Amino acid sequence: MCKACKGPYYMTTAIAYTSGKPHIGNTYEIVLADSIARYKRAQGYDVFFQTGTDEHGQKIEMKAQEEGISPKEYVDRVAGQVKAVWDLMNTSYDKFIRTTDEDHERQVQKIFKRLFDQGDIYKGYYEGMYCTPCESFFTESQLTDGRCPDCGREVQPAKEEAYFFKMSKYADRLIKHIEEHPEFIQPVSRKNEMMNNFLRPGLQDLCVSRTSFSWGIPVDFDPKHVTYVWLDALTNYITGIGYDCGGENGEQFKKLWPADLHLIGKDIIRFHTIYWPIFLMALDLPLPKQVFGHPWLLRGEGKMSKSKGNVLYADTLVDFFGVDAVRYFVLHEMPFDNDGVISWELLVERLNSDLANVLGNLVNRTISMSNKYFGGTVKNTGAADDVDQDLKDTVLAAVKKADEKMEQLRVADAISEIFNIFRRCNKYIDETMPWTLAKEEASRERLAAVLYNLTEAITIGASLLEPFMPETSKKILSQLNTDKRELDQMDVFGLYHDNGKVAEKPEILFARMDMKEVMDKVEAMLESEENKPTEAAESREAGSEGTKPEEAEDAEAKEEITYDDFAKMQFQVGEIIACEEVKKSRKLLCSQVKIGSQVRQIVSGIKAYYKPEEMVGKKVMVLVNLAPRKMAGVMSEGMLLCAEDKEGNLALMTPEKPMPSGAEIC
RNA sequence: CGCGGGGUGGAGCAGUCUGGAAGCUCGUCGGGCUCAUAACCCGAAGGUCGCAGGUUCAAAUCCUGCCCCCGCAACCA
Repeated sequence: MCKACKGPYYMTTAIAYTSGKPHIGNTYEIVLADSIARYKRAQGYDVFFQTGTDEHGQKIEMKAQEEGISPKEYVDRVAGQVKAVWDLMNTSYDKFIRTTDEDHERQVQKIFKRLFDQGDIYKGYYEGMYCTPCESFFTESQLTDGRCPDCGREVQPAKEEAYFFKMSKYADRLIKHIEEHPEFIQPVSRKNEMMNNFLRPGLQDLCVSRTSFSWGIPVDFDPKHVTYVWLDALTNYITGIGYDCGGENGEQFKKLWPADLHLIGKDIIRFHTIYWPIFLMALDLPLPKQVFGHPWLLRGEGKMSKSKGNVLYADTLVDFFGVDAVRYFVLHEMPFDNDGVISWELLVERLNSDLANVLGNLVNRTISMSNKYFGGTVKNTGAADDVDQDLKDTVLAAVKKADEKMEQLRVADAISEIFNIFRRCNKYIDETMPWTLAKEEASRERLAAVLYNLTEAITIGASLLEPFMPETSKKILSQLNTDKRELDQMDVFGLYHDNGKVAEKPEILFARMDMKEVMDKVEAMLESEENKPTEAAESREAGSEGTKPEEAEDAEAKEEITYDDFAKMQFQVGEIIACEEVKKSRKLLCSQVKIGSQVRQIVSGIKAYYKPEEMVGKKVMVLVNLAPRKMAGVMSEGMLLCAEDKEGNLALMTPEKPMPSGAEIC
């Protein structure tokens, strides 16, 4: 197909934050983007599809530190995982940018300098309530009961030197742009949200540098600052294609900018439709044509009790169902502007009913009949009947409808239109009853025509499927021994070559799966995962019995306190009378603790070290007068005290002689 | 008043912007067919469209109030 016919089409996904392996929700975005990219290519656009990773920030610095490796080592590993998942999903991105790429970093520094020089960025102070242990700033509204939302400790008003971007300067221009370009923000419902909540009330200046951590792109003229998040991340869309702040833009940039589509999650619409356009205005660059904030893929409430709280990963799902089935599921199950649901049950259901029954079985039975009745040869005898017309109409209409849906980025709907072809084909088989035609020599011509029509319809359907399920599309076409039909040839029914020969034996495209078997497998998998930390705890217990020499450890010294400080804390002996896992959490156990005459519910992060049943009956040391706090949705009224070593191993504190529940510890 | 999403036959959703006969897929029940992966085709049952008011000739759809779920955030107390 002529590459330049329709001109360039530049599209991007958000870059994935490298704080951990991407889950199925993140994976959805790249698959969605891929299906759009492939469709645009099929339409004849010269597509450039960019994705990548966002690799700076405090969180990554901390994670790396926890693991005792450098931030760069950490992000190298995670970026590799991200790329591996993207590749596993068979996505056809053209460029994978990393914000740690040298040329990106250099451009960000230049951009920062230029915006500072022209007065859009100024130095000021970031003011707020500061929690020293957490090293974090919070606004008044973020505090819980006037305390740090993270650790519950007191916060102090503080200020930190920081650079700010003057957002308000460009607000009017942006408002005008958004109003004049209704297609800019998709879905449209998001537009009002942006206008009413942020633009109209007046934009606050955006903090674009931090001094509280160092894993970031340094501000070259003030090196104790690093560039903060958005100026670093958003600019990937231009640096990735050869933007040069000094005016020496690459050919690719000249060809591709402005982008045709930024595909992002709905949570970051604000940054892409307000801050990003304003940065671009400041750089005197045109704005992207469209920003689409897709909804989220959420876990269903699913009855799989044990799995609740566990995240689904693409590679796990692919192991069970295969790449195209997972692609089909996420694309089909995700509506245009509402969140979609994913669960094992739904996956099995879709696989069985849509992929195995409707599509797979159709291909199978059609090829079987061609072999059975005509030795695999598909002849266009032209013996027409009235019922043929409806089949042809349905097929050709589906092509158009799918195209309209794709134009609106309604990918799920486009897929449904394509599947209508296959559904219609199944019906057509029942209407024409080839097995009856086969009994009479006189209806042989007609029988051939029926199979030809089916083969042709499936060829078109399979070709349309390529952007969404590339492997399946290829498999079907190869079994029909034909090439992919191009979009611009799909206004005609009947191009399948006369006397074409289909595969001798149809290959099963999607095998049906037994729901119960799948669920059993899932349970087994989850259990083995859950047992890992417990096993580790057991081996630790075993190992602690004298085999290893104990090493002494020093703890970091805290400031000296008075007796009064100490006396504020009330410790008592508590007896654990019941204990269970907190379902939604990875680390938490919820215990009922008898302290004297009362019973308290206390949540502790010790799931990896104690099983609920072994907790019961233990006498433990409890900090009783700690303010209650909700964790993972469960209220906790106190704290069980543990000793903790350098590796984070925990041991509950218990009285060394029998003591009654409620006994005070002092 | 943290932000956001949602409540439509048993399940998952569309329809709500631009009021005008309640639709799709799955499941259930009944029937058909046998080319095919126990699949495919036809038919049926099943809904006070969360609740209560209001506007209207007409409300799932617009307005007001309320109830309930969920996501984000938070998970070493």
